[in-house]
Amino acid sequence: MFDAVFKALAAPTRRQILDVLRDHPATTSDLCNRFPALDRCTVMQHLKVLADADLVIVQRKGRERWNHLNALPIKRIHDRWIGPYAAHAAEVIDKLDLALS
Amino acid sequence: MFDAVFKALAAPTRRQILDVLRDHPATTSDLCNRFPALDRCTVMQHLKVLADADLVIVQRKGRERWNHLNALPIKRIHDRWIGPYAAHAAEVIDKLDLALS
DNA sequence: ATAACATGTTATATTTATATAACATGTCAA
DNA sequence: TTGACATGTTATATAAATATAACATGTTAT
Repeated sequence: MFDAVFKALAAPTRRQILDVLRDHPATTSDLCNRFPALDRCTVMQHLKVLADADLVIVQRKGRERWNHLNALPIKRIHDRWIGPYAAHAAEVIDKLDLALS
Repeated sequence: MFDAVFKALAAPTRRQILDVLRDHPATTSDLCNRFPALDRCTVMQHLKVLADADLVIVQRKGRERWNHLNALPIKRIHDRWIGPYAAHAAEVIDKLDLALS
């Protein structure tokens, strides 16, 4: 269910792309300028992975392709997946506190 | 910084292992019984990735190896990484509400 | 002591992800 | 309309993740 999103977030380059898009949408060549170490094809492949995970929404405008961040899948993981783990961490810390007192 | 954790969470099998460990610690053979489709070596490799990301803490007891969940790295991602994205999602929704009213 | 058990180690096959190269299409602006 | 630009497509090389196999060590219970 969250698999595509987790996989998309696994690569540091893709998280960096999301960081850039959080500030404002960007065209693909904007992104290529931001990541001069990467080939344009590499950037596009990463964008495809992000778009497949619905983390990036693409809007074509003339000859430009505007890439927009969609943070909802991340919020969804936050709401439905992380909760129980955060609770587990809190529980362990509580037990530790209790043991120390 | 969070890279090892994100990478560790990327594989569905590893997330399933964490789900099991959230209920209670388990020995490696417990886990192998829970995942009969996987070879024991595969389970151990996944545990190594999880342990390297500090998501699993290993405690040796005699001939058994007890694997404990450590949810703190997940809580850390929650606290320091997800926040800005959740804010972005909320902001977009607010703008949408405003546009509709 | 010894057989069954639980785990550890090393090597390797298979699959998947990452990064480029080469070429193609569509768009804008002078 | 034509040259520069932005993007798309297909193929391929390289690196990394995933899954097993074969063998080894240490531990427990009888």
